[in-house]
Amino acid sequence: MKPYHVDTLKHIALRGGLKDFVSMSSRELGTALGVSQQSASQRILELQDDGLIQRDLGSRKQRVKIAAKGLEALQREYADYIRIFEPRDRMTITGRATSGLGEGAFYMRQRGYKDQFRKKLGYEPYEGTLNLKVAGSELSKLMILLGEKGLPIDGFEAAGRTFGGAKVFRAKVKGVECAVILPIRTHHTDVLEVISKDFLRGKLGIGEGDPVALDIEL
Amino acid sequence: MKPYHVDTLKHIALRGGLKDFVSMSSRELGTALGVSQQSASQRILELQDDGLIQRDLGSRKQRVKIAAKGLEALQREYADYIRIFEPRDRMTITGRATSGLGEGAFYMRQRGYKDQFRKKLGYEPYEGTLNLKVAGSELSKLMILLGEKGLPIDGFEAAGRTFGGAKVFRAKVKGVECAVILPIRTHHTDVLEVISKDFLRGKLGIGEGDPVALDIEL
DNA sequence: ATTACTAATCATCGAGTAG
DNA sequence: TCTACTCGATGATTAGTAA
Repeated sequence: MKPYHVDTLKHIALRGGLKDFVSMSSRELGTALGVSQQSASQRILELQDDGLIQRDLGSRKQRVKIAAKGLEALQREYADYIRIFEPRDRMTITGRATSGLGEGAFYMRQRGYKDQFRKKLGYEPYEGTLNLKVAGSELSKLMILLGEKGLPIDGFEAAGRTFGGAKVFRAKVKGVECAVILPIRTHHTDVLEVISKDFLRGKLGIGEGDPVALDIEL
Repeated sequence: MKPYHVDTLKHIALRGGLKDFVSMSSRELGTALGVSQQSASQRILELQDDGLIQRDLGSRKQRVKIAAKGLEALQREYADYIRIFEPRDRMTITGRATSGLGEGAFYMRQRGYKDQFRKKLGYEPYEGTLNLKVAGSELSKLMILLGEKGLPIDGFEAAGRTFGGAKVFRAKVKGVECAVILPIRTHHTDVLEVISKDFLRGKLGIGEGDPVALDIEL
């Protein structure tokens, strides 16, 4: 992604392009960005090609809307500024419990991970994860998490395949000690994986779709 | 200011460059920004020349710190993202009453302004302004105000000089109707000028240095 | 190991203009 | 009016290298 694309997205967002298609001529955008109509036109084309915006090119004015990928880029940027201007040592993220595909459990069974968890967290987690789907304004907070260091979990090789690195953050759900684990090579995700010594769903009586507030230590 | 300078400032801020000098080699910065050491070096020089950062170039690693002008640029950017992700129709800014130089009163006496105020606000303001000095985290909110449209006040010419355009926002102090006026050609400022039908300082018993909370309508 | 100069490369921009 | 092409000018980046 080109460096100035975030800036372009920002201006579209300021005009309401997050919620809906907004009418925005290349000249308008160019003026707002301090560039020519031609450059603005090209930027819009590039944003579209990169899947950052959707475009509705009518016969008159084009209309643009920020796509999911573009929203994510903006949230990332916003998260950086929150980290700069509102530094905190704890943060609460709320999500809804969602049943994973059992992938979490597979990873948690790997010795390469288990050993590191015992060393960094002081316990070997239950072989299964509580997945929390994060939505709406809570996503900005997730972006903050992505930008933080956390406790590093190294990647390794086993059984002929490679297991990527990750980072964990100590956290609490309803007073119970747990941790969030995030892959380093993070594709766009809106799901938090929570691990704990115990089987959280059972211990806390969390059902599918229940809202869960996670108090995370940064 | 070059477009990529904000991004460079952001990375310095993320490393703590807002509070103190932080050790930051051009290679480190380059890696963080995804550019070469040479480019990072040049960017730092440009930021310094533009007065956006201070630099302490020791014999080994240089140390950088974000200057007032750089902080302002970051706050402006942050304000944009707040407007995008936390839209509000009202906002409270707190400042401390400060005695202006009587400049406010001079401008308020101009017919060109008075007539417009009567038309847009419904009253002719008292010939004098309550100045509020804004500091700390409240400055980010001021930046939000700078980005908003407000009610436009046109510039004009009178007595052989030109009076610049401005924008006003309806507001309330302690329940009393008032308005904030901001020049369009805004130099870096941390002072809000509040106008009202009445002599606010007297009516509300506001003394020099008193904290005043302003509830602004966006 | 630094920072930063110069020169060559490459990306970006906008004027002109077509559709 | 609008979008968006080509292409020459401008500006940014990097490799090489000095200090």
